[in-house]
Amino acid sequence: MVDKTSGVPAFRQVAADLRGRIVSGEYAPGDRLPSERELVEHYHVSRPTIRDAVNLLRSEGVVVAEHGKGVFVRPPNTIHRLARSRLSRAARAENKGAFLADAAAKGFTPSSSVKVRFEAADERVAEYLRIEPGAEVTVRDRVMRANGLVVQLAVSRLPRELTRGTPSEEVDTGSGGVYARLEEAGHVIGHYAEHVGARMPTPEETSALQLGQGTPVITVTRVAYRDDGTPLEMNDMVLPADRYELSYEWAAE
Amino acid sequence: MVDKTSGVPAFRQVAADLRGRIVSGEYAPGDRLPSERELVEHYHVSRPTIRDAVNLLRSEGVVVAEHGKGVFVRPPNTIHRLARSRLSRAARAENKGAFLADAAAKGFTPSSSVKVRFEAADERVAEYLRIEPGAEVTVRDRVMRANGLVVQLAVSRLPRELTRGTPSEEVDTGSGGVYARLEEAGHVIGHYAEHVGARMPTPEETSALQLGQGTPVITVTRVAYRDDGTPLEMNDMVLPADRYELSYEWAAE
DNA sequence: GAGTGGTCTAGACCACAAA
DNA sequence: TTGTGGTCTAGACCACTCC
Repeated sequence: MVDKTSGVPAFRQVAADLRGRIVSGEYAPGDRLPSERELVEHYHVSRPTIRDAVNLLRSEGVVVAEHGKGVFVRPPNTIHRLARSRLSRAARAENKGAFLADAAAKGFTPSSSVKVRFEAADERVAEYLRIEPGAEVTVRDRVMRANGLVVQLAVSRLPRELTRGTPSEEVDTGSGGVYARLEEAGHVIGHYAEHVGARMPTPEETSALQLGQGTPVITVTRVAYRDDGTPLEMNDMVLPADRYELSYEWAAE
Repeated sequence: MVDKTSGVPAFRQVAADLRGRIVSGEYAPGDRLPSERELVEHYHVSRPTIRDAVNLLRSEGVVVAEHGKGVFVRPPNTIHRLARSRLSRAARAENKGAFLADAAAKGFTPSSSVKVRFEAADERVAEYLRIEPGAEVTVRDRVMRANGLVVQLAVSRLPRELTRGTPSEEVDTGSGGVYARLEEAGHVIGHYAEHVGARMPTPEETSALQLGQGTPVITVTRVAYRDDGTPLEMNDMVLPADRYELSYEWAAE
């Protein structure tokens, strides 16, 4: 089953064979693969070599291992589609922040916990918010859950001047969230920008988001600007890539 | 150096220690880590355990291994920022497609190779283009390079009826690309949509894009719609996540 | 208790890079 | 030639799951 003369490492040959059986449907999503000991028998290689092969498939996100149970073909995830319309004033008027509005539309039971703190702006924050490095910013650290599962992390930062003495410094900002409070204070939001990237999660993110091996995170930095172009808020979001898709639309020209 | 009573696996403790030394700056970007044999000495664990630790850091994209040379702290990459303005008619008028316009603005020497073929629409394609599954589509398969390096893969699909007998079925579509040809044929583009996700690369993508271990890819499916709402083209793009950031902007409301 | 994956050892030999 | 990472073996014991 493994060609030792081909120059291709044995564990890669085993991984390629298993991958082929998965894409061909021989092992369907949710199916259990043969146990590592059975694969040792089948391919006539040692167990560490089998484990190298399985680990490769895990790092590709093709399979997931469950201790004491087996290795399973990763089932496709429910994809949350986030469209930019989630930021409309209409949604805010219905007493929902961006996340709650999205979840409610999908039949999820959303919840979120917030911590508020104050810190000095580092270089990156200063650049996005166009303030001096070291200036005080209000930081709202949020963990968002759907049906109890953590699905999103978000860190929102605003210049402290904009929030002092307002509900934006409280855990509960009230109906419509921070954006609604900003507009009440006369800071009318003119436009948004989102900067989207992806990377592998840190160990903290892996445990917080309960990510399987081989799952990247999507990073979104959203900046809200006042109608005169002044940055009001920046929001660093981290989303599990296997559960989210972002959609953007715009008119030609 | 490793606490065997803590319950935390040795290779994770080693990885955490090395990761800490990297974020603290003790090992700076580009620096070589001690060799695996040296780490064996230092941590008093076996070489496979050291390799497990290093492999964890590789899968996190923190370090890259170079055969025969050593393991190095991954240096930060040049980030290409793609803004939606890359699709403006103004750019097309200057004889540039989306990719070439972007690269030229950055001082890169861009090149791209294209293969054209025709195939039957699968379910996903049919849904995006709102055509019957099995209907014939023109497929333009592109590999884009900057300074010789592959930086982007793109597969563009259009209903065959829109391209029959036009330069869109040729390798060279002429000035302004496929979008310009569509508009000349009376298909004025009304709006665009982009659907953004991320995942781990397939082995083929890893070699084509020369991705290091622990580098995800960003996937973008762009759909161009005619002013009456009919889908004209869909474009599946695959970008190395360590070299790209996407930006979107829109007015509030 | 039996079966599963998770961790770890102490070697061996190979392929690649640089002096 | 020496040192590097890459592959592979043949075990061992542990932790978790399920019967």
